[in-house]
Amino acid sequence: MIHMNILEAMKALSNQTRLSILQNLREPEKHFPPQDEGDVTIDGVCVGSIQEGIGMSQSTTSTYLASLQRAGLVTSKRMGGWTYYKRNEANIQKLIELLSKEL
Amino acid sequence: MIHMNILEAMKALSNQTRLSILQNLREPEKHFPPQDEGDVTIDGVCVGSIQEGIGMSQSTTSTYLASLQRAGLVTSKRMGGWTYYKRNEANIQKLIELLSKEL
DNA sequence: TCATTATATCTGCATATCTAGAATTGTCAA
DNA sequence: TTGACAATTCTAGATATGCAGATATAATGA
Repeated sequence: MIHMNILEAMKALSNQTRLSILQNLREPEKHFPPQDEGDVTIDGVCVGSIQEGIGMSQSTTSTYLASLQRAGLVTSKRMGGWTYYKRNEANIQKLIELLSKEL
Repeated sequence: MIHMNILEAMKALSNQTRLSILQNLREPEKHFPPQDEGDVTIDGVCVGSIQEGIGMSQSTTSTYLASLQRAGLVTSKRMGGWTYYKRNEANIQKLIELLSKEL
């Protein structure tokens, strides 16, 4: 597991849209349509579905997901032509613990 | 207690200097000199001492403290000519709980 | 190979944040 | 009331972030 960095995580979460993406991915079946391949909870949600969910441009959506990934909050998996993003629960838990101890 | 807002808190903490201020206030006697009046842990630390601790201008320090206060992370108390800032532990705890449930 | 679709990256403009210095306000003591 | 500090607010220029459109890259299937 990557060593979580509080500041980087706070920066990634200091934007309403990025915060919502992470929160919506908590219950993906509730916020995103079924994916053509794979399970929305196990494999993740593709960029296009997330884009529809947040109502922003494709480039912005992709940039935001990359930002969340750099902060260690989500992981991505390429399957065919699609990239599926899901929460990195272990790191999110680690972040909460870090904040409990060091904030 | 004010209802904590995750986004506002994340914005306040998305800056290294503001994050450090909050962290240094965890053990104020370790990071700041004794105050002329009052106890550093009970009453808080004055703006001038915090300014020295972070090495930024007086105006920037004051602005950052105001930002942390708006986010509910610190409280201030005026005593004579000085304003003493300390952590709002109840709200910080509330924030951690909010993040555990909603992040 | 070529066309098509999904995603990522590049470019640029609008807006926000960072930060200091100057000016202002508040408090105390002479 | 005036002078001396402490703190806040105002102003402004430098830097970063917010976003979209254009372009590039990847994968698929005809």
